[in-house]
Amino acid sequence: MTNTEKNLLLIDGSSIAFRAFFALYTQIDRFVAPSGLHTNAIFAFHTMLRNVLDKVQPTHVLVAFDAGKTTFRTEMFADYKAGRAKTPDEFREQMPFIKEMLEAQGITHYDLTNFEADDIIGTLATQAEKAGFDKVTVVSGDRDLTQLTTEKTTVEITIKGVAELETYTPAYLNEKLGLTTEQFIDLKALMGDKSDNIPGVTKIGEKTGIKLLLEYGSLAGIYDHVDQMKTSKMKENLINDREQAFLSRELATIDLDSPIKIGLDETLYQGADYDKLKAFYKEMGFHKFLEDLEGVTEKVVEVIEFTVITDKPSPDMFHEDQFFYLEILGDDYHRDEIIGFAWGDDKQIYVSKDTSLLAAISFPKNTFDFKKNKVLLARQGIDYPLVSFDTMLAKYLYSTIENNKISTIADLFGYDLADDELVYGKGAKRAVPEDAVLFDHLARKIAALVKTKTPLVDKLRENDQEKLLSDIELPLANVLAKMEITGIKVSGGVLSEIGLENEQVIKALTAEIYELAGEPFNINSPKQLGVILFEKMGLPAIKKTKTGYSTAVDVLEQLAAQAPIVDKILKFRQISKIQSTYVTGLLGEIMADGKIHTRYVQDLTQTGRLSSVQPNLQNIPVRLPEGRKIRKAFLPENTDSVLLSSDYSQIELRVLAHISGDEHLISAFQKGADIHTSTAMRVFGIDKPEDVTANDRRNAKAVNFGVVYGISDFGLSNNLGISRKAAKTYIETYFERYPDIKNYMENSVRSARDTGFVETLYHRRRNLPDINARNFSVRSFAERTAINSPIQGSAADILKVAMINLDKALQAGNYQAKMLLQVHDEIVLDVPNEELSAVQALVKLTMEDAITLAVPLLVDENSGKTWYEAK
DNA sequence: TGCCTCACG
DNA sequence: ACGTACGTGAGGCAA
Repeated sequence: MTNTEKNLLLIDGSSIAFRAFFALYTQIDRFVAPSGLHTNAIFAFHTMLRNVLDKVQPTHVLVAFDAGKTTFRTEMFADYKAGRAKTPDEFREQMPFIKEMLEAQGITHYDLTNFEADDIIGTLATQAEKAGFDKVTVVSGDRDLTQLTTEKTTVEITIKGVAELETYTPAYLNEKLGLTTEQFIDLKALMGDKSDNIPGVTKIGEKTGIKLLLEYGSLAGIYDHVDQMKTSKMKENLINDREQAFLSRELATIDLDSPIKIGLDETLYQGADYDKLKAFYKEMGFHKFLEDLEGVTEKVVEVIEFTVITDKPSPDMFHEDQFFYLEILGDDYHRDEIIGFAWGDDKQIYVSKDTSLLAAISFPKNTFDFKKNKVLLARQGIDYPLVSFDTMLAKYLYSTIENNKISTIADLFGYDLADDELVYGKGAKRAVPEDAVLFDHLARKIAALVKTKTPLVDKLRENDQEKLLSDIELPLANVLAKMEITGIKVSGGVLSEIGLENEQVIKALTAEIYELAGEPFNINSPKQLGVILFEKMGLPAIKKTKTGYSTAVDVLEQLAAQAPIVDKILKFRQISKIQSTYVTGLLGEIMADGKIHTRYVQDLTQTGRLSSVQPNLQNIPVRLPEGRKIRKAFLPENTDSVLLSSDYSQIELRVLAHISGDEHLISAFQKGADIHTSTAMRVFGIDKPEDVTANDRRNAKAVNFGVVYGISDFGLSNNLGISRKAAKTYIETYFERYPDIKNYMENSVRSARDTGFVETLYHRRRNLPDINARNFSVRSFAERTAINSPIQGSAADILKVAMINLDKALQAGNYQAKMLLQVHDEIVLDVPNEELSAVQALVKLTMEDAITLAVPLLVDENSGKTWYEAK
């Protein structure tokens, strides 16, 4: 029979964490994780934990935490723990990570509403003794817990930080104070406790308290005899504070029978989860621990066995739980060729570079970057049906801070994988390596994907993001793949025509500018332009950049009245921009099929929006007529179809109305009011909409934008060209009239401070490591982000849901109409003429019903023979 | 490669 | 006092 001794270790997590924080407080700036999080308390807590685990060798462990500010003790005595200094932000931000560390260590932690960690510990210690445990060890930074010492229960109290412990047994307590554990509680009742704000009896401290207890046995004994005591100030105090003394006793007594919902068997210590622990150490920047750990655990990604397939693979080589991955050298999967592929699990990995074998693949359900793989396979004429897991998307949902390369993800979870740059080279030197190197790298990628899936899935589950992956990002990837493959027809002829006109204009403007400047120079060079305007011509330099004079639009616009050259330069800039980015740029992206196939980057933005690259089709000009003409080149596939553009009206403000619950904003949207006019009326105290001037509305619109962005007086004043003081007044009035918007903003920031992140309606997260930064501007930025991200992100989520639903609805209705583009709050479709009225209704309905909010969603639609006409 | 500028939501 | 509006991509310049 093996040793069956049961040995329980109970740790007072809240008190130890607090001690740990101050133990390394002087070195706080040395303990910073890569994310910016302070780690001094985490580090010291970890050290203490390792020491104690080593010393006690427990079979069961539990770390108890205080649940919150109010407990049953505050019900008894409102001032319990009152007057305590607010815990520093640098400390609070570490608490969730201490818990994460415990989870990685395989240690249960627990808290209970209305009770303190002491009570959980006392209750479990009592239960353990009754259940026949051989030994219980309690660790705390609070000497009050010594009242739990019994023959079987030892209490360890930290001294000097958290490195050394003082061991309390009944014998030691007796030796040290001459008291029993019962008497120790009475002592506290007499003395009180400054840190917990327990009053005790006036003027009685440790010495007098002990003397009295030794003489009368107990608190009750003292009061039984108080009348017989000879007259003294102390006697008077005892009598006066009698009630207070007994209340103090109750407050100081640990509850040994608190209603915990955790059993002793749940405290069983199973040892650390090395994968989690490695990922945790990495996240915290605990390099030394990481090295120690890697000494004892294998680096699985290092040792790879794989089979190179040269013949048609057989069906028994596939099953759903494997990962599949296709490799290209760059990012451009619309043009680059497949250089190899691999699939497998933790037992067997297959690799090949023979693309003719792809037709025989039966696809596993896991991959990395489904959209890319789907597009690459579509180019081979192969359909890749939707998978159930995509590591790239999962990682993006878990954290947007790092990039989502396989090597980065491997690294994040403690595995080592060579970066693509290292294997394939970069820039001009990038090339397909020799087979052995390529196959090895591909096999390692599969191994890394297999290894990191479980911890990633765990993270998503912890963060309540499983549905966000399975119901939004994954199906969206499928929809986006189809849109990218479809592409949009762009007329090179129309672009070239615009280009020729632009060249004439640019030529004429260039001549006029040289004439006015008195010399030729490169107008596109801000540096040369600065010299001409601010040195040669002596115009006032309003703004500076890091490298010299600013020549940005807002600066030039202020100078326009002073020199005719300025307007010419502005016009030159405008047309040059159109020419280089939109005429030349887009012409270079039209592929052999006469279409542009953009790539939607699904794993990049901090808020959950998509981005569009190569080319960017989300910033095609629309505001100014000269640029807007570019849209005449964007065409439907056939002459008998049109482009339909459907966009949400004010989706971000509607989301804000919903999230904040502000009754005024909600009712304005419910009434279908013009929202900026309505804001103007409320903020400027105007009774009738017709009395709102264009200027009032413009100002109100700027305020509404500001609110969504995380308003500041400076930003608003800049935007509106008014004084900071005036902007401040606007904001103050706005907050008075929309109090729930103010509450939303404050709550967002507060919650970000407590948890380190904010989230959207669909649990998309943005971590904000800078929210407690000491640097004002760094912290302010994080605060504005805390306000903006849930709004922008929820709006992005909603359009994603709409796109997924629309894709389904179009299929179900057997329509030929196809989604082509997404521009943040807009979807562009190619619709055959005969389907137009039905599809137009379907798109509107689908978008407006994507989610039910406290306000209606409204979609505006336009169609035409070009994108220009569909606006 | 970093900076400036400017296109979009 | 601090020094900002939120989120992107691309072209041209200057090192």
